[in-house]
Amino acid sequence: MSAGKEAILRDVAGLAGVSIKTASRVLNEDPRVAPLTRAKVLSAMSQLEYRPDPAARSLRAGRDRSVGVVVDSIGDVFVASLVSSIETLLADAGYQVLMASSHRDIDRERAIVQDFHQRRCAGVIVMPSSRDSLNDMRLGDLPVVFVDRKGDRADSQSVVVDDFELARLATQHLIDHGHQRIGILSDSRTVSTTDSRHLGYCRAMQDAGLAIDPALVRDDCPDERFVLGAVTELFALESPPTALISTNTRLSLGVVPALHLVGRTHTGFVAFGDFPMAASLTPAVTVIDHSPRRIGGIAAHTLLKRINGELATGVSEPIVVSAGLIPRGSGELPPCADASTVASRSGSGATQVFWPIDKGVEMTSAAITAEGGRR
Amino acid sequence: MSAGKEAILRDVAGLAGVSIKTASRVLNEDPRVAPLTRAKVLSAMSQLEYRPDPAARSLRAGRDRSVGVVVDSIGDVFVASLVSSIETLLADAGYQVLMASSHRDIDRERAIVQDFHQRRCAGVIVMPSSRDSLNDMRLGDLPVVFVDRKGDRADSQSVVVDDFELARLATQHLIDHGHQRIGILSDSRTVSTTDSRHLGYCRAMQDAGLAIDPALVRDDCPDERFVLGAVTELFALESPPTALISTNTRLSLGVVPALHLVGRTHTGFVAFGDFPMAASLTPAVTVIDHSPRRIGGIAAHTLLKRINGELATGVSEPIVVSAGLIPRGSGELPPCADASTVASRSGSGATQVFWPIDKGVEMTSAAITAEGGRR
DNA sequence: CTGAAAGCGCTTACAG
DNA sequence: CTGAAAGCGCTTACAG
Repeated sequence: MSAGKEAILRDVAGLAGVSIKTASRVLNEDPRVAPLTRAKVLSAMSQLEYRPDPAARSLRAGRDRSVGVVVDSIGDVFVASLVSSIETLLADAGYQVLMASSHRDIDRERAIVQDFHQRRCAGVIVMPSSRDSLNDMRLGDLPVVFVDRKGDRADSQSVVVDDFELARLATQHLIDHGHQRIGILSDSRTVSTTDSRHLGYCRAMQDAGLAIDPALVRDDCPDERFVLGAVTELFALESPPTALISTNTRLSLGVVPALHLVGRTHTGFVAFGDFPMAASLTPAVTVIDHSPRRIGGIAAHTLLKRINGELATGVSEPIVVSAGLIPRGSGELPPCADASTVASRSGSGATQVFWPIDKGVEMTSAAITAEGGRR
Repeated sequence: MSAGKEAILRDVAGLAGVSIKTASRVLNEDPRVAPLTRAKVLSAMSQLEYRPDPAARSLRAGRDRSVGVVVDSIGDVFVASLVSSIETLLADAGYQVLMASSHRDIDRERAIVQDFHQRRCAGVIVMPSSRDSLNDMRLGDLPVVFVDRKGDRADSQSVVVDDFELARLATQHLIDHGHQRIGILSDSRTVSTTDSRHLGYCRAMQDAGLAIDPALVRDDCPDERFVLGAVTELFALESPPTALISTNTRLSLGVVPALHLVGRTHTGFVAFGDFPMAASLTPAVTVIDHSPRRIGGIAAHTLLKRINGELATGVSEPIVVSAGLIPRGSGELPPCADASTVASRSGSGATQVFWPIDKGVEMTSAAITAEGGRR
């Protein structure tokens, strides 16, 4: 019995001298078991190195101690950090994590979620490719938490940052430092998050009485490979931008090399999303700290509460995670239209001021509300 | 039947007018089914939107279409990229990915692998915390592929880079540029990969007739938070290093800010592992391109072959993935003991030469053998 | 080429 | 507090 094969519950029950059902009760921490009986069963379990079979439990019980996570791409630094904090919390709670990348393909996203449902995941955390991507799917009572982007699905919960407000803040920051011609680089505005960031940008410009030049609005950069072309074109304009905003980390990772390549490191720049080395570049990069660890942690926490039925189902407002701007240098550069001043402006790394991440200007949650200032 | 509930195989069989077993045969692509019968079953399946139950299949068949992946931490940029390529390949092959971080805790690592085995994963890919971490585990015939670090487990396969040779290359590169006092920063040498890199460093130093100063060898940096202290101490030495090597990406992400902070950006530096922005820093960072995407892809490919029985089991030499040095600036700086020359040395970002990743000096696989030059 | 039976290892009602 | 029966949805031998 204990020789080569894995022990099953029947073996445990046999050794403990109880019925299989009683052994099952101990396994499931059912309180209606006599202390002595429980002790005998537990002893048998450890003696046989018994491990329950997840497939059998899941088949019979109709639920599995696993959670499915769907993201754009796990290779993205922002996403990796997000998933890391989700995994830490869920693992601590005893859940196994199933991970899949949708590559922002809605059919793939839906197929993945369907599979997670089929696998009886206790819940799913989804970075949706669009806010209605899962709306019409029949998933029973599967708890769904959307992360980083809002999802509309009934009975779901979204955990986001205030994209509108943060984009407004980033734009305002550049305006405060004297910029008037501010370019923005993003992926498609069909992504709700991206659209909100554009709206925040527009609001700040309008509030400052600045015209929005369509030539400076580039929402045609699906990923970093498109950035160099866009940046080059921007600086080829008769009246080029003196500052740029990038609306996600991937694009930021394209903007920095592009500015270096075209010799425009004196351009004002605020990046959405912090990234490794941002503080060590020349100039150091001012970012909106989008805190993936915090967003992921809150999403995991929220899902666990849903799974445990501790959260009222029904309509729920998005949870808005606080975030803020970390000034590091690039966002505080004054306007400078003349590229000839490059060498003198971009100082050596050694003299650059270093801003630890923790010193970021934190916005309080109170300062940003769910739909803050959007209407 | 098709109203609210999910269809099961019995429903499909009923609608098609065949036995449940025949429906099962169609599902499993058993060729011994008459074409007409198969067509009827397939039609019923799509009509009912039938989806097989993974738990039931797994329970009865004894295997699941999933693969477990265990890594140090999914939040690490190197790891994220590695996992991303693994996931892409496995998803294309129809496998679901279970992902867990061991945080280099051997007990956690073993518990995770045990759970994957219990879940009947078709195979596991493991970044082992030590080469013998899984040696004594009874995992039946579970295919195991180790990635990035060698594992000793019988019947397993390791996919690695030639750490010894690459570290020798990095050190030699600095020596070629005139450095004699070369510091090395790493995590613990109990990690086999780390130890091999130290050995490669020593070999290059010895081959060049240079003394190895124990004060310049810092294997006490578990992660990036320890780097600033170590770097500060190194430069406080009476005879400080003129160049540094960091043995992994996490540490590199600490070294760059540290060098900037202490005003030593003129220090020669070669980083193990490429990272975002390496090319845009001042100076741009010379790296050993450790290609996580390629390593992950080969690991996934190898595992799939094992799963499909296309690979002879038994003793197998590690697969050594080619990698090379990408010169970008920091590794080509001449020795410079005097910090006062900093400002003139570290040029502006605008004049920095930019080396696209693809232009890296690729070493051919032939040039690096499994245990290349180690004996 | 097709089917009736048994069972994978558990948990769910239902009794006592 | 404990147990005997049934069954979750499939696939595995075993027949025909």
